[in-house]
Amino acid sequence: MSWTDERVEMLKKMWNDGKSASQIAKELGGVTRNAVIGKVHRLGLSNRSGSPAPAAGASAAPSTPAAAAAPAPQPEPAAAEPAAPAPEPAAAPVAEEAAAPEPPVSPARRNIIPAGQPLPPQPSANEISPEALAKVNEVEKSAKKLTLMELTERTCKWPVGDPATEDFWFCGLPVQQGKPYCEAHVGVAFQPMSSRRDRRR
DNA sequence: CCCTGATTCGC
DNA sequence: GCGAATCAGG
Repeated sequence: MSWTDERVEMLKKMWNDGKSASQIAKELGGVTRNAVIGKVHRLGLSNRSGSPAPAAGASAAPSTPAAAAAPAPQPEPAAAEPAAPAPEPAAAPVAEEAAAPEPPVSPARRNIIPAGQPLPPQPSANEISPEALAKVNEVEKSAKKLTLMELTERTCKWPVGDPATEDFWFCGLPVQQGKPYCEAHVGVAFQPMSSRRDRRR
């Protein structure tokens, strides 16, 4: 397959849409993610230009310039040194904790997370088939316990625990084809409407 | 191990 | 121009 105008347009669209190279490759078909990345670079749109302005202190670290080609005579006297004061807009909710002897829940965290009304579906209170629940309880013991960042298309995204505490993680077991959850959690996530009918408010 | 994008370089 | 191989990282 070759990069027809049509395909290039799709590529541009999806790339600026935030799709990953592998996703794009999959949807375009006939190309690998390497091909997509290569094309993206050749097109000069490696920088996903658009609206979302990435945070300053993000992952812009070169780290691999290796080449001794110390370039750029610096035509632009301005905006050259990224070494800003780095005021760190909003401190990351998760970071340090080493010096915390025994406080169960950091007070800071309490402020950051405004108590969730919209807590994700918990297997706790509901009318789910007992067997399915048992299954889930079993599975949760062998869960991968992934963080949000570690989730992929193939990891079960079932949340466990309270997001406001340290005791929160995602199942992370292999998902059931197509579904966002593993087999066990699919069982409690997708119930037939029959079993959830009379929940008279 | 799964994934991400970046770069190199023979074709 | 193309993209596999490789790299660097999460």
